[in-house]
Parts: sequence; structure tokens; C-alpha cells
Amino acid sequence: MVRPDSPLAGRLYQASAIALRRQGVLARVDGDRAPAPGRRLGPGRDFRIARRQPAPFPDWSALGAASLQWFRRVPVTIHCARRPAMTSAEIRQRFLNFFKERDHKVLPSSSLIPFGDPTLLFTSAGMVQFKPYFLGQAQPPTPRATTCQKVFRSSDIDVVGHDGHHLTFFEMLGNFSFGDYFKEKAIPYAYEFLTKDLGLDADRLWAGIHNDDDESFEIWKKTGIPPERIRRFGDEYNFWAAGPTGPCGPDSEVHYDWGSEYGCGQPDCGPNCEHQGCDRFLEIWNLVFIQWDRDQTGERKPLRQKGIDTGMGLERITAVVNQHRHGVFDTDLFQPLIRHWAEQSGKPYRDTPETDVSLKVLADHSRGSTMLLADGVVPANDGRGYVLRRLIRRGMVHARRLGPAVHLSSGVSLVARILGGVYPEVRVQADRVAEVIRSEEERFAVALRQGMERLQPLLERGTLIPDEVFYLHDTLGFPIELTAELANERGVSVDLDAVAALMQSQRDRSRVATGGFTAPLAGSASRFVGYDQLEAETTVMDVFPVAGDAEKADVFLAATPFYAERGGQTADTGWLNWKGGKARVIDVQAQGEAIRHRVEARPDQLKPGDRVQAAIDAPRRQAIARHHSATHLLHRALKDVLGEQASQAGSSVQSDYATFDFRFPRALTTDELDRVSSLLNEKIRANLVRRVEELPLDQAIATGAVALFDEKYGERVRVVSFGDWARELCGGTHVDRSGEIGFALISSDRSIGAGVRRIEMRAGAAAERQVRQYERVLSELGDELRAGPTELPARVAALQAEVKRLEKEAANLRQRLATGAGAQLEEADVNGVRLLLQRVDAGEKDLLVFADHALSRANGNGVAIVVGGRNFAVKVASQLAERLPANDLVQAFRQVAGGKGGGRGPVGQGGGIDPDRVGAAFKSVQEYVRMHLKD
RNA sequence: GGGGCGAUAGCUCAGCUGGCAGAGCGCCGCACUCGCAUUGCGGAGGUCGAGAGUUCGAGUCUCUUUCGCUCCA
Repeated sequence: MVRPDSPLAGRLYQASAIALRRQGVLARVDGDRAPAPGRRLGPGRDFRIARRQPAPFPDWSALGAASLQWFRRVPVTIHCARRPAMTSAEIRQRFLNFFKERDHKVLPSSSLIPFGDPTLLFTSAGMVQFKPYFLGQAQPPTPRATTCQKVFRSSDIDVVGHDGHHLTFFEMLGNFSFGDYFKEKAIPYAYEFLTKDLGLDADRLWAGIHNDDDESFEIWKKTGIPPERIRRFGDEYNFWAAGPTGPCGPDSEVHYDWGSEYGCGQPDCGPNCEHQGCDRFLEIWNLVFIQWDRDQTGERKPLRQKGIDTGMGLERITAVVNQHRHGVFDTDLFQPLIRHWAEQSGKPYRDTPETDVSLKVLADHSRGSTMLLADGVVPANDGRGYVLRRLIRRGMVHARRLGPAVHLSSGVSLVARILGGVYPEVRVQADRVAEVIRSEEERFAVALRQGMERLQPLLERGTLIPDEVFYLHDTLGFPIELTAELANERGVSVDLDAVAALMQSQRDRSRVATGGFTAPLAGSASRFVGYDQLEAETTVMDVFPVAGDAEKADVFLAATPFYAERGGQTADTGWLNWKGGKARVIDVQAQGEAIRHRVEARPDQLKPGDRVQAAIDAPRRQAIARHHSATHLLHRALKDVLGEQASQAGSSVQSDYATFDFRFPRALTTDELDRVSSLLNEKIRANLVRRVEELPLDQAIATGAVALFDEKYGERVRVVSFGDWARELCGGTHVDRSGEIGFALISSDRSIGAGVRRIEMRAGAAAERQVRQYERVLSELGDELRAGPTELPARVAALQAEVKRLEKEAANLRQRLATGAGAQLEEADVNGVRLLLQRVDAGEKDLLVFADHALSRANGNGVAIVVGGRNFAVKVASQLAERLPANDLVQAFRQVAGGKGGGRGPVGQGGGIDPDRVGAAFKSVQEYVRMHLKD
């Protein structure tokens, strides 16, 4: 890196020279006495850079990189440039402070994995963590809040890099009101923050509002935006709803005007301009006014508690404040990353459009993948993990494009440096994150190698059919864009439309297959009483038939002791009893707030309003509880032994076993497993008391409970703890004291994916059964081998060696017996061809070996037939094989001897013959040969 | 959740329409060499992922299953 405060010299690209000048750095051509501000520098000219001011050089790590060829064409990026008007960190802080001063509670960003919302893949907006408050499902802890929220959007993944605005990961600044203030304050707040705190030119701000929203129009006007800069739009731009029903309302955006010189020049040009190439307006802040509740008929009723939900992208506003016309990648959030890969690849930023796309993709994707990984997403083939994998792979394709030395994983530490201050989890997890990306890189390298092996010959042949391109992508994971690129280099054409059609049909197939289950939703919530009741008298609320099975029904109850499958814990089973009937409950699933019982009964046997007694299989529940509690203790034990990084990635709790998945980069050593196991059982014997508390979520996490993702929590959560040792958020059912678990046995530890391991465990009676089974096997083995348990391995190894030796000896003996004096051999000579018949005592596999041996006596001019039991083999000397195909001889032989068989070339085999007729069959073969050799 | 592909020697893989389980690398030994590398010769190493079926005969065909890779939702 070049030091900022020393004069620089080098050879300049013209574009870079202009960029330098625009950023307030003067270029002086060598030999000139003074900087020549107006002088145009031609490409390739030597030059020097001098500071214009004696003042210290502006922030070095800041913006506006310019690239130039340094001595001897070694590429160097110099970072000089104008000091940013305001850094991103400063903007973030000012925003939160601004709203804090206006009585907003500053809340931390929630995870990128949405809490308690299975409908969302990622946290895709600032309001996600507040959704329950807006939907009226939970009481907000505070009437006003403000956040800087981590956000991830997978929908734009393919667009990133091609412009200056689309990102996968970004930060969303937002202020929120839950039934507190409304438009009258939200709009002035926004205006004040932008113009005063950020110092944006008020004349450049425009507002977009909903067609019918006169209220907002008046407020904007009063606040300071003249009517001609307030534009009205329809639902497509300015209406927000969480879904077809529920809370909704108009929204209003603030647009920034870059100036008419960037516009399309059309008279109707304005925010949301739809003219091609119009680049004048940029939306910077979106204010949502949640004011109605929409019902199924589409009718809107005014909400009692209106809400405000605003969102402003930090990257975008930083670009605007610092006048980065070309977008967010020029801001201090991205420049260090861009510079990093520009240096690693030796390809400067702002040099060619292709390079810029790749640099931007790398900058964005390294942020995205690092942040996802830091929040616990693991590369996988479905769901979130799949999006992550795609992100990493796309990043690697572009890394590869920049050069062989360019690696996506090398950006992780930089991302951690840029964002780690605000999101400490990135800093903590940086090593693990880099490790995971590295292992993905290795995996991808394998896919690339395999793909290249297949692609190379096709390219040399000069044709590439779409099916082949699709196969490479679909089966081998070889990126289509890479195929296209390579084909292009070789001048081979690829029908990308046809490939896209194949992709589409695959998408359709998946969609059709997924849209299967559509059980109707029960209207209201079922009350779960199963924490302290094993049975309950209750009322049937709804009964639905089960598609494709007339003997089963789905039943919804007002209250139920049945635990629905959730958080990895398997569902309870049991019975429903009612006057005149009884049915087994075989599965229980949660559907929203309702609990669906699948029972073995016809749908007409029960109807809404019926009284039933619901009773779960209590011993089974107890066995499940033992496994679930043991899982908590195991989790704690793993963390104690391996460190806090060993965090849960999933679990499955059944009545007879449990599996526990956790993040850990390598296999556990025997010693570690031993320590985990003994600590686990020690805590079981300590008979720790189980406590359950219900707490608000943030308080629970604050008191050190282990929070998990993928689980669905309400605004109040259950915290289950054993003694003061293991403490977790958990909705499951547990034993009262750890001693009830009895004993826990870890039966296996294996890898289930990059950085994730799975431990299988049995507890209580299941563990006992397992141990007894092992013991039985051991003692049977010991009896059989006459060895004590500890001697068994050595004994078995010795036996195996012995078996090998004997097998070999036996094979030798058989061979010698067959070929030696004792071999039963008949011979005949037909027209100079020797025919041999040999009877051996051998399995069918060996017959051909014997035939080979026998044939060796015929000096390459003969036919050998070997019979063993009811099987036979025929071998013809290779020089005869054409005139006497083995298959014909086999047929001649079995016509007399019976059985079946066939052959090819010089080899034939058959079986099922009558051993008594072998002699006669041999005669028949002789006859056949005689006939055929006459010709 | 749906689709594609794969599982054969320690590793990477070949094995065409069913008919004697192979190659390269690695490993061991011997020769050559002062020694190493190289080279030459020889050798060990396989329940062909598991289970059923079809067949006289299955690594090969059919079904089931486990695991892995991969695309899509």
C-alpha cells in the first residue's frame, strides 16, 4: 500500500487521472514545476501527485480509490481522495441518537434468521423483529423504537454487481411507532434528520405519496417540501401490506434528486421515473403508515393502534451524503473490500466494466456470506443454507474470473473489521466463518474439476447442446455462466434460452411437488395444557377428513395435553376417548396457533361440540422427556468441554433416542467424547432440579439462557434450567429432576455437513437396552471365540489372518488337485483340435480358471470344458474362437446335458445340468465340432 | 419437499448389449546406485455401499434402503 503523505509518481490511466482531479488531488506531470490543475493527462504519461493543501491528508481508509500503474507496471491502488463528508459509522450513530433524543428506545439488531417466523427465510426488513406488535399478536415493550437492523435479501442475488445499488446484505436504519405517533411526526422527523443532521440539500428532496393520502401531502407541504416536488403514486409504489389480510396502509418515500443532468429530460420526469436510462432520482427512505386492518373481503377497517415503520438503507444514504453518484460501492463500507480484491487480482477498480462487476459481487457476497455464517446459517442443499451456498459459489465464480489467486474467504477478516464493531458476533466467529468458506471453496474446486473434465472434450468437438449445459449445472453443480464463458472463449455457441427453459421446467416440477398439503386452518387457537396434565376433558372444535385416507381424520381440540412436534421434540401419541368410541392419536402437528391431531377414526365419528377425553401415552412421554432433558445437559457438557463455539444446530428428540447437531469444525477425539460423556452422567447423578420460568425474550437472553434459532417463540418464552448449570430457551417437556434420566449413552459422533456434527444419544431405559445389547453381543463373541472382552480385537484380527491364509492354501490345493494326476480328464481329438473335458469339485466362479489351465495343455489349439457340480464352463482357444464360438458349444453341450447357459467370444458358462449326462454331452460337442470344422 | 448423479484396491477412476474384477498413482520387496531421485522386475491390497428380486450366471438389469454430491422449491 502506498503511503498517503508522500508524493506519488507513476503512470496513469486517463480515467484515473480525471477521477483523481475530481477528488481534489492535483496531478503534476513530471518536469512541471507546479501542479497543473487544468492539464489533461494522457494515458501512459508519467506523473506525480502533490497535495493541494498542507493540511494532513484526509482519512486514508476512505473513499474514492483511483488506480494507476505503479513502477514497472506493478498495479497499485492509491487511496487519496476527498474526506467523506460523513462516514457510515457516523451516520449510523447520528440516526440512532436522533431518535433516542426523541424518546425512542434503541434496540439491537436481531439475527438474520428471523425469530419465530417460519414464513420468512431471512430478516428482510427492519420491521421483522417488530412484526408481532404490528400484527397485534404481542404487546410492544416500548411505544417507540429505533434500530439499525442487519438485513438480507435473496431476491436480488443475480442483479448484484451490475449496478450501484442492489445488495444482498445491508443495514436498515429505522424508527418505529406502535400506536404512538403517526404521520404527523414521522414525516417531520425524516425531513429534519436528512436536512439538519445529515446536511442534505433540502432542494434536492422529493416526496412520493399514495394517490389517496392527502394527509401526507399536507404534512409534507407544511414540513417544507413544495407541492411540485410531491408526487402521487398508486398501490404498486406506495402501499404496504404484510399479506392479503391484516394490517396495511399507504407509505411515502423520500427521493433524492441528483440533478436534471442525470435525468431523462422527459417532461414527466420525477421519482420512480420509468424512462429508460433515467438516473436522476434515488429513493432513500421509506415511511410506512400502518393504519388499516384488511379482512377477507378486502374491506379496510381503521386500526385502533396505528403504527409507523420506516426504513432507510445505510449504504445508500452514506453514498448520497458523500455524493457518490455511482452508488454504494464507493462508500467506506465497501471500498476496503474492493481495494482488497483489486490488489489481490492486480486488476484495478474502475478499469473495465467486467472487472467492476466482479469486484462489486465479491464485496457484496463476502459481506452477505460472512454475516449469514456469523448468525449461524450453514451451507446446505435446502432453505437458508442453500441461499448461502449459492451466494458463496457465485462469489467464487467471480473470484475465479479475477484470477487464480483471488479467494472469497480472504475477505472475511476485512468484513469483520468493517462491521465487527457494530455486530460483535462477526468478530467472534470470523475464524470459523473463514474456515467454512474455505471448505466450500475446496468443494467447489472439485465441482469445477469434474465439470471441466466433461466440458473439455465437448468444447473441442465444437458443439454444446443445452441438455449437456443443464446436466453440468444440475448434476455437477458447474455454473451455467461459467460454461457460457468458456464456450464463448472457444467460439462455441450455447443456446442459453433452451437452458433457461430446462431450468424453468425443473422449477415447475419442484413447485408442483411441494404444493401438496393443504389442510384447512382451524379458526382459533388450541390451548396446550400438557406441561402439567397428561389427560384432559375437552371439546372438539373442528374435524377434517385426511386426503387419500378415509380411515383417518384431523381433529382440533379446545385444549389438549398432546405436544405437537416442535423444536425437534417428537409429537405425543395417545388416545381420544368419547362416549361410544375411542381412537388412537398417531401424530400431532402445530398449525399456526392451532394443534392438529391425526387420529385413526373416520371423520364422521366426531363432530364439533363433542366432548372427548384426550389422554397421551404417558410412559412414552416420560421417555421423550428423559431424552429431551438429557439433550440439554449434553449441550451444556459439550460447551464446557469444547468451548462456547459448540452451539446447537438442531436436534431430534424421540422416545428411544435423540440426535443432537452442533457446530464444530472437526471430529471429537475419544478423550473429548469420554469427558463429555462423564460430565453428562455426573450431572444426571447430581439430580439437578428442573426449573421453568416464563420471561420476556430479551430478559431471558440477558440472564444467559442459550437462545436457539429455527424455534418459534412468543413474546414470552420458557426458560428451562437444570440447577444453575444448563439453561436454555425451550418449549419442550422435561423430567422434574435430572436423576430421572438415569443414564445417558452417547452412541455415535459423526459429521453431517461442513462444520456440523451429530451426536446420537440414548437415555434411560433405551440406554440400558443398548448397553445390554452391546454386552450380549460381547459375551456371545467371547463365548464363540473363547476370549475375554478386552482380548476380542486381537483375537478377531488373528482369526482374519488365519482365514486368509487358509483360503489361499485351499485355492492352491484345489488347483493342484484339478490339474494334477488325480484330475478326471477326458480327451478327444477332432480334426486336429484337442477337446478336453474335466470334472472338478469347485464353485462356479473357479470353473473358468480351471478351463484356462486345462486349455494350456492343448497348445493354443483346443477347447476345454470344465464341469463342477451342476455348472460348467467352456473356454475356446483364442485362435479358434471365431470358427467355434463358445456360445455354440455351450448350446451343443446343454442340449444333451440339460440346463441353461450362454457365452460370448471364447468364453461360455452354464448351469443346471444333469451330471450323469456329461459324458454323452461331451460326445455331442465332439460331433458338433466335427461338423463345423469340415467347412 | 421434488428431480438428477454417484458409491468398485489406501487415493482418482475404468469396467461396452449380464459371462475370468482392472488401470494410474500410492504402499511393500528386489535389482540398478556411494546415497537420493529416476528406471526395471515382482508383490500385497476387493463382502464391487447394504438388502431383496430376475437369471444357469449380476459390479452390470429391477425394486427397496443407507450415505454422499448436485440442482430446484
